[in-house]
Amino acid sequence: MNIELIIKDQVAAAIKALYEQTIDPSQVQVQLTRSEFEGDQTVMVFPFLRISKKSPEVTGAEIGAYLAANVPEVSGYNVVKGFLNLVVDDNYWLERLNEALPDERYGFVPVTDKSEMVMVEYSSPNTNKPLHLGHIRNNLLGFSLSEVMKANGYKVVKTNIVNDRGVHICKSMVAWQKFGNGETPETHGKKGDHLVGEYYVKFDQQYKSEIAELIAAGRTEDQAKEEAPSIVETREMLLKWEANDPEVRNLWQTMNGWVYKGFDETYKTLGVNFDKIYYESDTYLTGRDEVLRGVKEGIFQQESDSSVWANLEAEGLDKKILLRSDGTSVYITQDIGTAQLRYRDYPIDHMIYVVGNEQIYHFQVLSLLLDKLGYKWGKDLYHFSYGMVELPNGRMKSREGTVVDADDLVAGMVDVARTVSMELGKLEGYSDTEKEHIYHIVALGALKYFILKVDPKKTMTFNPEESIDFNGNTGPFIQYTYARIQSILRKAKETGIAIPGRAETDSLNEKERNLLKIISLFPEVVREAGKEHSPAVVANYVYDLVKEFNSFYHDFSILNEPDLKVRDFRLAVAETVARIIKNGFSLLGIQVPERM
RNA sequence: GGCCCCGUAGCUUAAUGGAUAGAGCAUCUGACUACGGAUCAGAAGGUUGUAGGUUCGACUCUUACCGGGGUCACCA
Repeated sequence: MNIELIIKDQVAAAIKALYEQTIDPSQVQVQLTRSEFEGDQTVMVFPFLRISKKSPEVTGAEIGAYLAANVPEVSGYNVVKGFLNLVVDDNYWLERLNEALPDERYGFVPVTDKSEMVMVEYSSPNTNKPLHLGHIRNNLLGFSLSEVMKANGYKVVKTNIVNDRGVHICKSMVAWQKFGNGETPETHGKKGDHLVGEYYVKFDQQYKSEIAELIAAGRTEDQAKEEAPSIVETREMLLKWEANDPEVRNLWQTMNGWVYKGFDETYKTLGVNFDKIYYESDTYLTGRDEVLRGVKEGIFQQESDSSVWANLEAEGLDKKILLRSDGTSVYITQDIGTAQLRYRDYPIDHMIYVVGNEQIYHFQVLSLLLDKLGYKWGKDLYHFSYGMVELPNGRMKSREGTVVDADDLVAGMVDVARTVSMELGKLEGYSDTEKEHIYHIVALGALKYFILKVDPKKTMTFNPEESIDFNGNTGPFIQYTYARIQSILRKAKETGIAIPGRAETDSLNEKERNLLKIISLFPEVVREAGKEHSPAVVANYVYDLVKEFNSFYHDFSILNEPDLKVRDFRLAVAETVARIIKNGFSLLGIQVPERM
């Protein structure tokens, strides 16, 4: 049993015995003792002063004496002001280590048939341009959150809704028709998503110059934006698309195909994946049907121009359009359709949308609309909203060319990993493919850790220079510690030293104690990450563990330790630390290298 | 303007209402024939945006203000 819970229960028992009052153990406040005081767990005595009617010091001493006498795990205590510091017996920490040692899945709750199912939607790209830094945060958070939920015993379905239809893709199509000369990814050796993105940019340039011309010819800006030939052409194409025009559909499929191939590559590089992909082109009609059903049932209102609206003023929000006057769908319509299809496909208990915080309002509305349409799960859909990624000089702007492309970024990080690694020359004797594999693991470790260690809610600054720093609180620093432990374990095996199945020791030095304390926290950290929906909790914990281990490693020898019992104990600790690094990093979607 | 989010060391950031606000980078000082130095030990750096309130105790809760961002489309 967890020491915190033991203490809470026993403090409640102490208060019952000493002051004849019953309190709920959950009201007892326990925290880790600060390192400058003696002890492991600290109980706040202030809340009990009303019960004891004595000073903080006396109350703390009385409770402390009771615990020391009655609780085997508590071997001593001291009181500083209103803080009761408890010394936890070494055997307790040793037992926690021995639970972790043989358990490959230490810290994880197993998934069973009875587990609840959670669907996580993330990524959700548009098919008119390649993925950039902002998408990277989305993908990494979505994947990591999925792993965290799995580790908390949920069945997880990772899903992606691809926004594959609409004006944006038509713009790229128009530009390609006009300027493309039949260019394909194959003919020019380009990644499909990048190629389509180039035509999206070309469209924008063309459109802008047309607007400028029209304004020069005497039109107002609004008129020019409406009448520019490119945009007229785009609208026509969208209509043809909706009317299933074979030629347009064909081009659409071809160009989207290019993009998907490019995306698949990027996803593979990032190490993210999906169990089920939905396409907006398949779901928007379902959404429209649902909205029309809502009209029939009087939930939504149709105006005289035949546009459909939801009135959410009673809920404190505004009116929201659901279908345009020409009967076509808007953004939120397809989300309704997608939700319906998903719940038809899977027995979902919880739905999590990983979408940027600029869409908080959108998901409030979606939740209400689904609820009004009679879906019992509408109310408790969870919008995992995360902050934007900014660059040191501000927000990314495609117009100013300050967008950081996902593929370029990863390639750049791999280059740095390669350079650093070659300078250190630790990978001699490895084949080039093996080396490249390790560079890739390290580069992605750096990128992922840099992004995931930050609280998802916060707007984060991405400094490309700092992100490729491999020292300090970084992914590679942690990976390095893992590789070093593996090196020790390898050496142990080579010299015929067996890794013990059970850790034994007569006494713990301070750093060993600290390590065991941190090790015992891991399962709790995983729970908290699940509850808070925050991979950052795991990242910061693993860093703490690694820091403590490195300090220990520097001060004490393991294989060279003359006392064999102590040596074996430390091997067990090292093995467990490596396991936690590996398990913790797996929750972040980060791999650990055996050497680097 | 209404509503929402964020302001912590020069920079990037951490802290279930608890003790002297914890790290990393950068800066400075030490430790290398090293169980892997991509390391470790240490120094310096803070009025937690400002002013009140609640509390034994506030970075945390609350009010007002200041600064930054988002959102209120027949865009997605």
